[in-house]
Amino acid sequence: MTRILVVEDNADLAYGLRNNLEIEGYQVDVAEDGPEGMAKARRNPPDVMILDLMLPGADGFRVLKTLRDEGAGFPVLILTARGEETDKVRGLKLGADDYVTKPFGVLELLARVEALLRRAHPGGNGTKESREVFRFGEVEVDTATRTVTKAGREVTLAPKEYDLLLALFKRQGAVASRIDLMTQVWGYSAAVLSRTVDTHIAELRRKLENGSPEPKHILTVRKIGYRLQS
Amino acid sequence: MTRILVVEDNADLAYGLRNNLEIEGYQVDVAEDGPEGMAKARRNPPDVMILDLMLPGADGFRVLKTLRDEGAGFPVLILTARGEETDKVRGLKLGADDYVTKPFGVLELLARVEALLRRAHPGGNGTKESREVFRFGEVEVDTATRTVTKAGREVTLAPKEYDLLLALFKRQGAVASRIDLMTQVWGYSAAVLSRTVDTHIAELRRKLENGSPEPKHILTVRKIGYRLQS
DNA sequence: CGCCGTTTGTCAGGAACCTGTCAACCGGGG
DNA sequence: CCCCGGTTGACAGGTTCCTGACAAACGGCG
Repeated sequence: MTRILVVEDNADLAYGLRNNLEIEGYQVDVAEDGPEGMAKARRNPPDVMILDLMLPGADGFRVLKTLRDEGAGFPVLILTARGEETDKVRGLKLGADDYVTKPFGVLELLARVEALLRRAHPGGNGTKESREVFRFGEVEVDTATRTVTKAGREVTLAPKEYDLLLALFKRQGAVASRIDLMTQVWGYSAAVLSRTVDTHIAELRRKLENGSPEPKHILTVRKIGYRLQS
Repeated sequence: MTRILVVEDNADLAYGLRNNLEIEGYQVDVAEDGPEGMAKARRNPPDVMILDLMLPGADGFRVLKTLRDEGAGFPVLILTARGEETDKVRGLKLGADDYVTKPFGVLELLARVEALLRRAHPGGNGTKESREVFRFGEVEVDTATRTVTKAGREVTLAPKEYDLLLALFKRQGAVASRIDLMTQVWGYSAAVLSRTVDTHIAELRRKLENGSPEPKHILTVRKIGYRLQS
């Protein structure tokens, strides 16, 4: 089984990540600071390491550099704060393989992790199985290119909109509560009493259902949430 | 076996929860206040924790925060009073995974618990086995989509109507008293002197039995309540 | 068989609730 | 500086819920 080491001091975030990664079938280990992260990585090298650059004690840079100097070869995905351009650069120079800026959607992170794994283990059937196309009505979604078309014509979705659509699809038609959608698309500890989910749903309907007052595919389930009807 | 820890100071409610959860096949442990809840959660981490936010002594918030800070990863479902909007937000921000507002129907709670377990233990066949369909006469109920069809044609039920139908179904044909239905669907244990249950039954009959004066499936048991005949 | 108290069915109105929609705001990036 | 995506709260419209009053049905009993 694929193992992922998350080095993240924020307990909430770490919890959310573990949750979502485990749902995807990964075995997850969490370290709360730099030293612990290094120790765990040495004792039992993971397939992928997710590393927050802002850590108490030894910071993420040092962890990364030290491990690479020791010859650790697993791919490392770093988490940076928004706008810390230099962090990304420095991280990549020190041997990180990719980066995600906070705050980020879980689906985005998962996509990156999968990409890293595919790169690292090209032996299997890497790129092939990840090219998945699904459709409903006259809408077609290509997960490889993150492209959506309606009746053959391309529709541009904002990142959150795309992620939300994907989250709905993953339910295979079953209802998804707002909280489920929140944790899947937005990640951790999201307050669900705002109209955030609904607003994005409305946008999806506008773009994919002609804004019809009676959507045929993106359906409301009163008191619960939404579901996608193929 | 799946273990659930209920932290609830109201003895009646705690007893009711234990009862219902045990019927569903869970192993239940109850703590009557915050400290006891924390102790039990530490000694023996449950698969799901149900936590009342209004507790004597250390309140639920502190319990939740402390456990999360210690790295506890099990899903937590919080119980909040109606209208305490801020409680929900705070709870979710502290790492709760879902919330239910009091008063709540047992069925609703059970559904939430199952959802949490499904998220946490994706090992099995997550979404698949939850797709359950039952039928009686020409009516078909799909619990995954919360969809009801009669003779192939979709019938839209209001949330309470759907819940009530589900409660009847779970009795497997045995009678359910009005009080039973009340506590299962509405969460009130109060004596039933209003026509609430009857009204909803009438609506179900109208939608699913053509409003016939002689229902064939949703039957009245005089002096007791109702039962569902497949 | 008819009476009577009790139980259930039905109905309608208003309260409470939920979702769709919008406009304002915020922060980042060009 | 403006634009864009994302988020939020306010608001409106519609739905759903609940309740109490009344009618109908039932069952026991004289």
